[in-house]
Amino acid sequence: MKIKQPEILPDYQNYFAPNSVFSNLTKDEQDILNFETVCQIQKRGSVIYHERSKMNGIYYVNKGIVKLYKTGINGKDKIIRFAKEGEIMGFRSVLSKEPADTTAKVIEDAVICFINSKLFTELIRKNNNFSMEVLKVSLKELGESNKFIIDIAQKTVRERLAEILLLLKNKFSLDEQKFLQVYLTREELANLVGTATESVIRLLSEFKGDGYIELHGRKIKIIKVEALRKLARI
Amino acid sequence: MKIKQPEILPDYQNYFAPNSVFSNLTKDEQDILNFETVCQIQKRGSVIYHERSKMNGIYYVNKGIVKLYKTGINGKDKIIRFAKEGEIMGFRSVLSKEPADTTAKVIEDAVICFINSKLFTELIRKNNNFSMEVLKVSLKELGESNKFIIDIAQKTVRERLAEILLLLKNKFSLDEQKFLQVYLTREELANLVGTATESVIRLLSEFKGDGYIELHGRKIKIIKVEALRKLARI
DNA sequence: CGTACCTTTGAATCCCTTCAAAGGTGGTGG
DNA sequence: CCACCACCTTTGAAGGGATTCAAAGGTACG
Repeated sequence: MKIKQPEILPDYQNYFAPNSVFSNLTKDEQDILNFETVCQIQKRGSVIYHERSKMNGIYYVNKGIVKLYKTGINGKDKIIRFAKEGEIMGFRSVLSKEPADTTAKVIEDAVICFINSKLFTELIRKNNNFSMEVLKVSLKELGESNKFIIDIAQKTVRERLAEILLLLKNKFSLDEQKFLQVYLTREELANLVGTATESVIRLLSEFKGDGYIELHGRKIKIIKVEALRKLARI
Repeated sequence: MKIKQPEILPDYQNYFAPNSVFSNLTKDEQDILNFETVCQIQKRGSVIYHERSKMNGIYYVNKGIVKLYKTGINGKDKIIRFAKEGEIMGFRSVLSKEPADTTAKVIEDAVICFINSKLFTELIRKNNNFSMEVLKVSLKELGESNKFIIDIAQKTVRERLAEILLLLKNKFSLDEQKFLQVYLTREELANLVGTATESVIRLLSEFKGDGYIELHGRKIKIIKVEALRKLARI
């Protein structure tokens, strides 16, 4: 495991979480993986790869949060998903040998690890358990994307925002004070819901008025989960 | 290969198209597959499986066209994709051991083949080339779903309808008279675009007025591809 | 401590949906 | 073979949710 500049990371035996797709590689494979993997600290705002760029490998999020988004017509972004600790990014492009279809940008200071295409595809080809794991990840994403399609096609912005708040709660949890453990700008929230920033602002303020949430800058406190669930029509 | 009632099919050596995911199974595996597979003729309107139902296997489209859709809030459907000759359906649910997340309904008289879960997962586990093929199919679908998410989030209904017409052209081709080789009701088109039936009708009529298409009942003639492409902002 | 970026609010506009009602089409059974 | 019924298509009109533009206030960070 090599650590690239600008910052040196402690020398771990294994950078990969026990619940990651890499967990059921053989001992030998894990050794090779750890040896070949290069990790790097990247701060908020740092871009890991750009939409339409050629991918030479996949990325593993050892720590932090990354947003994966597509840029649309007038430069407006749509966040497709988040990758947090333990998740991989870019495997779709690598395996289908296509350019990246999203941009990956750090939104919470992260440690990002790079695994080159050759090694990744070799592991997939040689280890059936591993390729099954990757298949499962892609099927999970597919299920989530399809779910979102019908939401955005049929629900109002209000319903979608309520649902997104609950999804964020599930993915990133609340702290003991019920604050959402991910801090997004209003614009990022809008890019997640698929609406205009102003709409998000108005609706958040409405939710707050109804006592469903509290707002402290970018920190959102989720107060009435059931009410939000009802509003989201889940 | 057993053929179930109500209709008997000719006794083929192999029901699976050369370009299907099954094409690079070993000879032995193909024999087992053909022996275990049960095919059945199903007419337009016939439902192959319902959303939320438990799946005991996957389905292969030997012939015909199937729509895969999710039903939303007020009973309104959203077509997620079509499956035509050579494509498989239901593998997401089988592999992730979850209920079906779409309903599969025949829209052009079809021959549908059933492959039980045990056999399918066994093939995946044993044959790495095969699991790689299935992985690729799921990655392709994932790419398409993500593409559609940004479209529906950012494009107008007019733009999306133009784009859908071009997608249908790519998937189902035009005949020598430039007629789209798939016949959808206005409602199905709306469920594909993600809009109201009336909106599709009004826009189709507008496209016709602009000389981009011709309408003969459900048959749509695509005249000005470039104009549609421009309209769709592709 | 200034500047760049983010957040908020107001107002106008519009694209799209919804409801309603009439006309058309196709397929099935007598 | 034709009639009937269910379903599909079309058009009009009204209403509303959401976007866009504009402008002011707030916040964070070098």
